[in-house]
Amino acid sequence: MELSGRQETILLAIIKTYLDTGEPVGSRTISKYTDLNLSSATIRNEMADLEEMGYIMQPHTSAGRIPSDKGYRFYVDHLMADKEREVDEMKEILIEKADKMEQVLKQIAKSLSVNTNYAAMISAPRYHQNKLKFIQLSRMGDDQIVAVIVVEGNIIKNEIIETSQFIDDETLLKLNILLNTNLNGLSIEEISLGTIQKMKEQAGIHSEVISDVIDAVGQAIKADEDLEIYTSGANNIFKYPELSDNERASEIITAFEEKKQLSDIVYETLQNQDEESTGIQVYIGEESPVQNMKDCSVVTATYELDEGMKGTIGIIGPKRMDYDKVVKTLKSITGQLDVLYKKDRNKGQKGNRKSK
Amino acid sequence: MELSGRQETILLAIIKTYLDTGEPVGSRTISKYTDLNLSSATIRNEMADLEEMGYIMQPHTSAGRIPSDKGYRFYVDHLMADKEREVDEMKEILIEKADKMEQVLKQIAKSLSVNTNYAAMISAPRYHQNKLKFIQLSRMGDDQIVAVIVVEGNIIKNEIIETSQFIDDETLLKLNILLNTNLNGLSIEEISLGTIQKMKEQAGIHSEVISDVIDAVGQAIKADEDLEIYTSGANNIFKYPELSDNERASEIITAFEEKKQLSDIVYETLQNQDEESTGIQVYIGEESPVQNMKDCSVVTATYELDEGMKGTIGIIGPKRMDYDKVVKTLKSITGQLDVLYKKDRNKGQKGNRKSK
DNA sequence: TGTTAGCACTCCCCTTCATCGAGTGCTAAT
DNA sequence: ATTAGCACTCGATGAAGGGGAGTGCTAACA
Repeated sequence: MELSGRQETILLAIIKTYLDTGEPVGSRTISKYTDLNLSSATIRNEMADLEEMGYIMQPHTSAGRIPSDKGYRFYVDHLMADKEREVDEMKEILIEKADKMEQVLKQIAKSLSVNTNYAAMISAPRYHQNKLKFIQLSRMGDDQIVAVIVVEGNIIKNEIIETSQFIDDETLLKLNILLNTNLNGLSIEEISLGTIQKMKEQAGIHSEVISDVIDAVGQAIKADEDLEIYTSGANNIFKYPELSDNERASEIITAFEEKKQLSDIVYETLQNQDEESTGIQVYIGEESPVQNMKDCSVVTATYELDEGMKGTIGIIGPKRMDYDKVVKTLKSITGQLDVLYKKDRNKGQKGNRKSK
Repeated sequence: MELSGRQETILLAIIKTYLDTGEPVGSRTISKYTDLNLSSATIRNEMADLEEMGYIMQPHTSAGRIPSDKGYRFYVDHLMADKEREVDEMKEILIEKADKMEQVLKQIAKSLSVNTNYAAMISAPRYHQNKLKFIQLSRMGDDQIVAVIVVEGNIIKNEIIETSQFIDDETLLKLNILLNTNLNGLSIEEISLGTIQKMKEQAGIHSEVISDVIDAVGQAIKADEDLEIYTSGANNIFKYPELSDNERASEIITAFEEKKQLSDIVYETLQNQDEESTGIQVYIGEESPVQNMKDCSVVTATYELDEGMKGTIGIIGPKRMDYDKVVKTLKSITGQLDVLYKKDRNKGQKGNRKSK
């Protein structure tokens, strides 16, 4: 069942008004608001139809209408087709040199939440598909070895390995060469148990110790970095009465504190992303990947730093979120991120990242 | 003005009851509750006195009494003198081997919040007063050097240094020796600009590059690790009506999200700690180090891993917090941490920490 | 002199009730 | 197809009133 042009206009008018006020919208309001000069009665008739079709609903009889999830969905899809305009308010914030990735991400989250008045999250880029760039074992004391592993994108992992017996310098040097020749240039996924096994054989079955060390290195490489997620503006939810009753607020805050649920969003987003072209996804109410946010809308954008590192930005707010603004803001920010990152890369990255 | 024994008993009874119920306590309740068999009228008289002295107050005429900050303070001070009993419920959780410090801390925060039903925070130990254990520069490509710095307690910092020109292996080796002989065993505070300058001179004024590298290392060492703070159970505040109205909740949540304020608490705590013997501090209402928590109480404990690394644990809840339980829980946990850490150390630390 | 019973009083909270107004659905006229 | 009009619904608002918990004070009692 298609919407007529007029129904569309009315629906849009209802949603926009509701986004502003957060209160049910009546027919009279619309009849005054819209360009098509119609009486409230006519609007009422159309509204009845729209309700029947599931785009809007009444909180109770004889109240105005509010958009249903389906209504928002229509609005968003409709909006997405729109040409995008520029939003460059936050350029300065990003360009302000922040030489540590962590700082940049925190700043982005912060500026997003401040700008939009919604809660914001951003995940640090995942680098699993990245290549090993450098491995080094160094002895630190008699029975400890420090392993340093650098991945493309200059992300560093560390591991302190306890050795059951002393390993002399020469052996260590050999090990270093062995590790680098075998592993350099491989992506983390490409390194299998077989690779590890092969190295052990090449090392000769000198001793338990060597084998242990190689295993430890392998583990350190594989060690699943848990997704770093930065958030900001969770308190913004208190600006929206429909989210700030005790129960709901508690749920949302919990989600923000135990990053677990947020990372679910990230995974979900990255998964869906391949099928989408735009890079922006909107989850409305029940569509949300996580249960705790079923009364919210979540808008996500994927950003990609050009070494194949992908991360996700998310905005969480009430269903009556200003989708238009949020989408534009996200588009702008991912753009900025691209620029920033490229500049950074050419200039050489002074900063470094969290290692594991 | 001293409290009579009976007044004390009554005050304690009022506070305890209020902790339970969260509602103003009337004279009749107390007259039934307490051992000293007194009529409500007598209690009323005493209550009037207690109110005059500022230990309790009435939300409004003809309501029961609630403790004032001063009242809580009395309760807490009184309590502190108490002998401590054991609380060992959370032993298991801690003993569950979690070999990464970060994991342990998160777990502690979690178990604290679950156990107490308040919000919990824990700061990772600061290691400023710790000694450098190991420094290593390695070349990674033509114009990049990786600096690895290990501090006692096996905390690792990394820095990638961009060099304006190639540094050959021999020079690098010399630099490594130079750095280690000069800096090893020094604590971070002890390393001054003078130390750096001295090294530069020893290196000979070979070139800009060397000097740059030394500077970069110096910076990396000094780089102020911002206090890592883990939190859990912020949502618990919603269990207490007096904290969960919009404004208050928003303030508290903000404090929890922007760790800034929490780290203020940590600093304040560590500062005050020297003067205290018990290691446990209680901030009631307005006493709180941070403004956002003026309606809460904050109980902190300092834990010390035996290399001089200190961290802070904090419980944040309503003023009618179960101080008794919280204090005991904190005492127990710091004890556990001690045990855990010592065991960990002897066994060798498998895990490693965030590097910078 | 300390304790207690009794009583009038205060003030919050809850329920009830009536009113108001925004908004609806329906019908009949245009 | 549109609109004016009207009866109706239902939440929100506020006033009124009863109930109850608790107080302060006074007078009696041990």
